[in-house]
Parts: sequence; structure tokens; C-alpha cells
Amino acid sequence: MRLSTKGRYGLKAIIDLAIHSSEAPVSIHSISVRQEISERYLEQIIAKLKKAELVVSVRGVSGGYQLAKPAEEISVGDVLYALEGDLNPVDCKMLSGDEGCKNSDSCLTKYVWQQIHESIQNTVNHIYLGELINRQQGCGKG
Amino acid sequence: MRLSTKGRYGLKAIIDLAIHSSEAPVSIHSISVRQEISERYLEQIIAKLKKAELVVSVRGVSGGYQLAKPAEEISVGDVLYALEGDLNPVDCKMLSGDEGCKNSDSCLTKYVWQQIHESIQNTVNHIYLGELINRQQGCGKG
DNA sequence: AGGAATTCCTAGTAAAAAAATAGGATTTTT
DNA sequence: AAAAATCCTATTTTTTTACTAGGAATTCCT
Repeated sequence: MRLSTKGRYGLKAIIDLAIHSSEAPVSIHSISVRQEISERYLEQIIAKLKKAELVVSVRGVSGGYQLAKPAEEISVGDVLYALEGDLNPVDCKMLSGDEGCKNSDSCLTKYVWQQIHESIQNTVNHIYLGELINRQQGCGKG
Repeated sequence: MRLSTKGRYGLKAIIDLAIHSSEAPVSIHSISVRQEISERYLEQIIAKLKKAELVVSVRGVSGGYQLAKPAEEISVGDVLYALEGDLNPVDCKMLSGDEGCKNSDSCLTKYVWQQIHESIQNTVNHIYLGELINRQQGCGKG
């Protein structure tokens, strides 16, 4: 039940972008240095964020990435879905359709997985990058 | 961010026990047949449930397992913690201690992981096996 | 024009974790 | 004594994750 490094690195990376890319685009290289993540691996992660239209890219020298919209409008859920797929604790087949209910026990567990899924979604959909950055005051200075 | 088969099979198995072991102990073999889980693998899973004192065993012929306490007093959380460890989406090191805050970004993400963790805990700690079994009415009959 | 810094795309590999299998000892009932 | 079960631990197989690698395309700067 662990998030992969894609999700962990990716969230750090997009927060880094939110903080540093407001003026000029930020290169993968500079993120990888600040966040201590393999450049080549980050490349793949950010590619997913781009595909999900959370960031935009500028090619060529002094190119890089920027947020596709204000940090206040990007939720942690948006980021994690892009990187980890749905945050469902179990595979779709068990959940979709009521056919699984032929065995009544799987019907019982289904309810549990749905509840967990909903609570995760609820949490990540209501935390926005903007908020996170504003929290920074008072932390990290101790 | 998927639960392993340990958690999935294990919850099914203990629900099976809750339903079938009220009179006599239930063997791994019979659970494995009903739930379509490898007998040898189930053995390992149920060993964990025993270690966590959620089930008790009876050895020898016509032995098997029974719940260690009423289904109303065993939460899904109890079961999943026994099988999956804490349900923390990220590794402990990042979360414990404020040293991680030297890099302020990891401080920001930390908050997210804690929120997710709490919401999962909250969910699984408040669903009890007893409840699940009572839900069964109305389901699985369609 | 050419070189440098960058994104972009895809394939491959290595390491780690999960899932399952296996062997055999022990306990208890009949 | 045989059978049915738990118990214990090691090994193997499979799958997934994490990372590496190569090189093409784009853009800026001199």
C-alpha cells in the first residue's frame, strides 16, 4: 500500500515548479539537483505531468517546464492520478459490475475497498498546490 | 498504491471465518476452496492473523481456525494492519522527525502523506467485520 | 552555420517486492 | 498407526518498480 516513487518524486517536482517557474521555465536538470532525483527518471515523470496537461514545456536552450495553470487550481489528486493512475486500493475488475457478487464475500470486501478509495480521493482532491505552498511559512525554519 | 493480495485474500478469509466458524473451527482447506485461494499461501496469511491475535487455532484432525473475539470487535483496520503493516502511503523515514524539513519541499509533501494516511486509518478503523456481515442482506442475491 | 542546452521518445536492464510453491515437523483424533 | 490438520521456514517464480541508455528534435546564442 505504498505510493511509488513516481508519485513521491512527481509531487515534489511539481511543487518545485510551482515555486520556481513563475517567471521563467525551469529545466529538469535544475529540479533534479534541488530535489536529488535522477535526471533521466524525472524526465519520464514530468512527461506524465505534461500528458495530463498539468505542466507545459518550452523546448530548446533556456527551455523547461512551467505549470499549465495556477497552483491554486491544481490539486494533489490531479498530480497523483496522472502519475499513479486511480488511487484505487484494488484492481478495477473486482469493483466494477455486480457480477463479483456471485460470491457474496467479494461483495462484502468490495464495500471496504470502495470506502478506502473514496476517502483517499476526498483527501487528495481537496488539497491544492497553492495551499501547500502557503503552509510553508512556519515550517522548515526550525 | 495497490493493496497486496495478502490484504485482499486475508480480509476475505477472515470474513469467511466470521461467517463459518461460529460453531466449529474452520480449516484452511475449506476456506481455500470457498474463496479460491492457494492453500499454501493462505496458510501464511492466516499465520499473520494469528500472530496478531485476531484468530485462534485448533491443531489436529478437525482442527482449524476461529475468530479470537466477536466479529463486532474486529475492525478492517486490525486485519489490514496485521497483513500489510501500517497503511502509510510513504516510508516512515520521511515522516518521522522534522529533520526532513531541512529541504522545505519534503516538508510540504509530508503534510499530504499524513493526510492520506489519516483518512485511510479513519476509514478502516471504523468498519467492523460484524457490520460487513450484516450488510450482506440485499446483496449477492441479484 | 554550428554548438550547446534543452525537451522528447522509446527501449532495455537491474533490483526489489510480491506471490506462490515446497518440504517436512508437530499435534490431535479416530 | 493413519489421517487431517496446523506450524515453520526456505526457495523459487513472477511481476513490478526504478532506473539507465541512446539518440532525435528543437531552440537559442554567438
